[in-house]
Amino acid sequence: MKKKEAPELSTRCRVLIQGVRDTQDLLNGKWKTPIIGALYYRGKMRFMELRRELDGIAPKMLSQELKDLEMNHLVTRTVYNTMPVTVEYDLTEYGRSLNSILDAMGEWGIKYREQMLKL
Amino acid sequence: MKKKEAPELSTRCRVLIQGVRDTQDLLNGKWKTPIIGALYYRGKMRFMELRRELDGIAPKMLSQELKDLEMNHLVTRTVYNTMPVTVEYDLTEYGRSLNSILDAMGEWGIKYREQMLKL
DNA sequence: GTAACTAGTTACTAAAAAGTAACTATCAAT
DNA sequence: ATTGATAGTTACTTTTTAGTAACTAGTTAC
Repeated sequence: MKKKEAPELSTRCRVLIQGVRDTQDLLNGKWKTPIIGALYYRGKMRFMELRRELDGIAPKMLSQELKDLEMNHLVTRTVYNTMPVTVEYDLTEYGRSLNSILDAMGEWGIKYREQMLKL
Repeated sequence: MKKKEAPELSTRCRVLIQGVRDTQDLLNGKWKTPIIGALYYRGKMRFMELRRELDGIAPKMLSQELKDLEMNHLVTRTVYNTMPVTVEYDLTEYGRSLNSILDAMGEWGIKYREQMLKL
């Protein structure tokens, strides 16, 4: 008996799914999105400002996540030669270009939550 | 000396960031996006079809992730009273409505990867 | 009766992510 | 000299996530 096979996943689809994975990897972890969000909505911030903004984050985590974001070219770190030193973090062009995705995810999540509360 | 304070994050922004977190939570883990992708691009599939499609997934993980997606109303599970039993998984309306987000993430990820290779 | 297919489950292990607490170095003010 | 701020680091523990391997229960084919 012949089976009705589902069509194979096209290369295009595989590439798209890989793109999704890449994007997710950049944003993974508990703190990356809130960090990017804070920088997006409030503009460049210093380490301690971010710490205060992101309620409950340990300095270790903040430092680690910022390094990660910097390595992935989503955030820049600028040291100013003031006394005491000032370190400012800001989004790069890439980081800023995530906004449409984050907006879409945010809107979807809000709608989803509303729907779930209705059930 | 007065400090120039960054403006506070508006409630709207906080809600959006929460929405992003909600959406991320639904999609978190290594396998959720590939599962949704497979169901989106190939249509409803059986357990073993999914296993074969998602290279390397252990039955435990597949079962766990499908349960998770089902609990979150993104996927339906239908048992057909055939011999032997057939179990089909499909996306719900909600699951399908993720496609615009996944597309956006996919496209962004593809562009990002291209740019990174140029550096 | 034994091998194989379906759709899973169970117990255990390994690896990754996150959190805790204490600490460093530099400077400034009291 | 002590307190307090900035911007982190280090060692250690806990928690979460993922993977391995073996197993179950029902059915079919040989």
